[in-house]
Amino acid sequence: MKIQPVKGTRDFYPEDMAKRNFIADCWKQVSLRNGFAEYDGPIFEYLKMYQLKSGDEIASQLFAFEDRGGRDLAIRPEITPTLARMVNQRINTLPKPIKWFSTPRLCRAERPQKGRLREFFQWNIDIIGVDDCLADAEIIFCAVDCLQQIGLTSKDVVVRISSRRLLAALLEYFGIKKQGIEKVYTVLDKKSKIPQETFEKMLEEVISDPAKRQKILDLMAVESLEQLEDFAGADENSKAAIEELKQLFGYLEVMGITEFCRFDIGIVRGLAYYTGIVFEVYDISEQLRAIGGGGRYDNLLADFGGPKISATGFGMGDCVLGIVLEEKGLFEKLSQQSVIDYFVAYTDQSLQNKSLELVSKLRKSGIKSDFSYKGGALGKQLKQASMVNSAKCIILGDEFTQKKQLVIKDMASGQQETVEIEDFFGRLG
RNA sequence: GUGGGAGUAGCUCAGCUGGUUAGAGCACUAGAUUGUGGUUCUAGGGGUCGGGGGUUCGAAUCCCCUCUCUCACCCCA
Repeated sequence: MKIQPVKGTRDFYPEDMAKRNFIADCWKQVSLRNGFAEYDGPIFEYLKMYQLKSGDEIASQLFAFEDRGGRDLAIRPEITPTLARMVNQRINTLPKPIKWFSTPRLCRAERPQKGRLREFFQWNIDIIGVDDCLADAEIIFCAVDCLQQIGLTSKDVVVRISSRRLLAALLEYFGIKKQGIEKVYTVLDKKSKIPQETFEKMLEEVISDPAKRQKILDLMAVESLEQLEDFAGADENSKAAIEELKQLFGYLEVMGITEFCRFDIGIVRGLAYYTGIVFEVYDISEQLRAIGGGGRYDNLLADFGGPKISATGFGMGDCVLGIVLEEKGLFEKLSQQSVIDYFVAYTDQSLQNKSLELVSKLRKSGIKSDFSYKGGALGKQLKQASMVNSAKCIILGDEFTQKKQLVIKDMASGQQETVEIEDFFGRLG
């Protein structure tokens, strides 16, 4: 009976694990240097925690199950509810602002496609307790910091930024009814993916008034913050939202990352809990789904039974990012990296114990080293050393038997030197 | 949930107007090579041709069903 891997899951062979760790290490390193502290929660929670703020469609895409005690549970599809739960539990004792990050493994029972699997990793960073859009700027900075650290430039990726608050204010100002606004969001969110003609048709289905429709079409053509002012007129809410965006871009400029950032009124982000600044990271070709996204969600903690405290955050999965890194060849250096520092070869079977002793010493000193079980021809052992990507090879031969000398061969250059064994260990110390 | 594409060796694929024992490259193992690796040469292992049924003297090849993977739509927390 041949067992297949489950749909939408991945096996991480060593070469895949190296890539996964490359990404995970970057996430962690960048988070820490940006002042975020790591947290994690359980991989399953009560089902109702995820149903609370999600529609039926999203609830149907959960891996849900009943435990032996009859509890309805679900494997986590995101970690934000857990974050809200954890923060709420200690809200009175946690020093503000709270800057936390996590890199959870998540599961969603969606149909897999390019850049979307059923099990994946997602980097999350959140700042809780800061109203100022400086926090949003810092989140964006941290996201860009990560992209740069991993090897991507402003020629590869772009952060498209908008504001839910702005969109809500302008739509209301245009006279769009509150109850119809969600439907409009859904249409606007698709704009960049579909032809203009299709977009106009879809808009027609949600807004019957041609004048209002035209206003929205004009608004969606806006490419800079300056152009927005004309739309806002004297509306205070809209003007305030524009001011906030201007302030945000001011911060981004001071932080030195404007080359990565672009205002884009078309960024809406699903029907999620976003209330203010929203943004998404895209591969410049725009052939892929978003690499990551985030924004401000000021009601989340309150929705999960806590106080009304503002929050802003960002999430990035490993699937799309992995595709981008593969396309740009940024994983290539991983296969060239040495896994082993010293491979110890021996020219005579009688020296096997010596090589074992030497390897043990090296390992105790924290040096990655290995040797051949089989021994045999030196050529075989050198071949083995190459196969395991060893940086250097120590050869135990007549030099050792007669003069206690080690031959050290650099595998990249092929050059070798002969050193006294004491000098070798002295050099390591 | 809806629609397209594809399943032949570990991987990429050829073979498909039915016809001996199903092939190539890469990868793997061994040898050439018991003191010098990545190259080269030689040999070897590895397949219920996704599965089931049908047509036929004969099916990887034709027909039906089914499973799996993949891409897109829906959705995207």
